[in-house]
Parts: sequence; structure tokens; C-alpha cells
Amino acid sequence: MRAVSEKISEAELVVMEALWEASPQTANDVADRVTATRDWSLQTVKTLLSRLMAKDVIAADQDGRRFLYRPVIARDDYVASETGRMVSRLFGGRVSPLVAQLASQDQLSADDIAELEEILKGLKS
Amino acid sequence: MRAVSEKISEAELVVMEALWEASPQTANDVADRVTATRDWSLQTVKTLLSRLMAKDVIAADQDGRRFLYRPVIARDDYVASETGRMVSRLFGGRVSPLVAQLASQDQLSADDIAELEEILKGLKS
DNA sequence: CGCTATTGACTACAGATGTAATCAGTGCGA
DNA sequence: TCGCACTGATTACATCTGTAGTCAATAGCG
Repeated sequence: MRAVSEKISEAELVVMEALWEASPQTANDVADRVTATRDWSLQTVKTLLSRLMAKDVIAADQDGRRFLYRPVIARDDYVASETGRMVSRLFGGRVSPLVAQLASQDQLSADDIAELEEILKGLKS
Repeated sequence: MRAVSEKISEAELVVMEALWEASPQTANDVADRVTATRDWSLQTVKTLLSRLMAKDVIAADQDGRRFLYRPVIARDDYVASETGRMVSRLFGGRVSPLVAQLASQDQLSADDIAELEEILKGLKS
């Protein structure tokens, strides 16, 4: 729904994922989640939260002397916009070359193939 | 084949695309192609060529007092690696959620669907 | 009631990126 | 032969990004 205007950097995305997993969360909660994967300091996570606030992709509600952070954009919306950008940048806006590409790289498991057939069946109805 | 190690930036990619369209080309040729889409100066294009050289993703052969630039990595390889990164970053490495995503956004044309069926048919054999 | 621990805000700083301007070498035309 | 135009190399500089350190306010403990 809401367009994702500001660019979210690689490091910022890690923080977004933590917030998409659960929200709202305090800076400490987010840092705990993030440090499960990345060796970042608490300050680093806080800086990234600030930058995400500045970019208006997350918001915070005061809770005593701390803030509870939450995403403003849905993960689905972000994924949709990123996917669209990539399809247009790399595949001239066509989707099937993308799938052809993945197929040629042997990236498709048998399960993937079965699921894709299901999806297509649904679309043809 | 050759792994795409160095990160290619947005602006650099525009120059890469020009070289993938045709190669080898002089800096001026590249600039001409690039300025069809972007309002960049010749110097900007030359800087980007230098940076791509430093990243070893293009090479240049001397031709008199100028250079003839050419890509070192194939577009297919780049596209494959970028696609893989995106699939793992956004879709947990699974391809079918990607297609499901595109389907849900009505990004799939009838032609796409037909082509996808063809691709799947080929894979099942 | 004053001190300390907690928490957000501000500052830091190097490397990447976008976007050029300027410098310097050299081959070609006058 | 000499200067200029053309071309790559070097330098410039603001912004973004990654990764923190430090400052300042304040709420709760002793």
C-alpha cells in the first residue's frame, strides 16, 4: 500500500527484519535479536534505528523513558517493491526470464516445481 | 562461471549495461550510450569506468592513445548472482514464494504464465 | 535527596558512491 | 616543429553507509 520511497541499506534491513519478526520492541529487544546474527554493538543498532526513523520507515511510541519501535511499512510491501525493481532492472520487466534464469542455475527444487505448478494452476482459473 | 565478488554500484551498473550491449567500446562510445538515458558528463562516465577497472569487472586494451573497454564478467553471471542474493535475502532462498509474490501483485502476464508452464514442463522431464 | 545506571541524542570517522573539474601526456594538424 | 585537442589519471567534494563513542537527561535505588 504505502510506497517505499527511501532506500533501506543492507545494515538497516537487518534491523527492519528484527522489527518485522515482532513489534513493538525496545532498542534493547531489537539489539538482542540482531546480535543473534551480527556482531554489532547496541549503539550501532540504535544508530540504525535512528536512521530508519529519519527515513520514516519505522515509528516509535514513547513508553516511559524508552521507546517502542515498530515498522511503518509492511514487509510484504517492501519485498514487493524490491522484487519489482529487480525484475525491471535485470529482466526488462519480464518475469519468465527470471524463472528461466533460476531454472538454468538449478536453483529450483522438486518442491519448488510442484509449488510453481500449483500457483500457475490457480492463476489460469 | 567467474564469481562476481566486488559490489557493482547503481551508477556503475549503467555503464556495465552499456558495455554488455556492445564491446569493446571507447570511453566516448560508452558515454554516448549512457547519456541516452542519464544526463551524465563524459568525466563521470570515465570515473565509473575507472572504478569498474579497479573492481576488475571490466578490462581495457590499449588502442593507440585510447582504450577499448570490455566486460570481464558476463551479464548472465551478474544477473545470476544478483538474483540469488535477492532470493536468499528476501525469500529465505526459496523461489516459489518469489513467484507467488509476483502472482499476488498481478505482475504475471498471460505470456509469462504460458512461458512458465513451458519451463516447468522442461524441468519435469 | 543525591548518585548511578539506562536510554535516546549527538558526534565521529573511514570507506563507498554520485558527480564532476582539473592536470598532464602526446599524437596530429598548421 | 609547435601548440592544441583529445584522452586517461588525479583530485574534489558532498552524501550515504557501517560502525561505534560520548553526552545529557532522568528515574529509581540506597
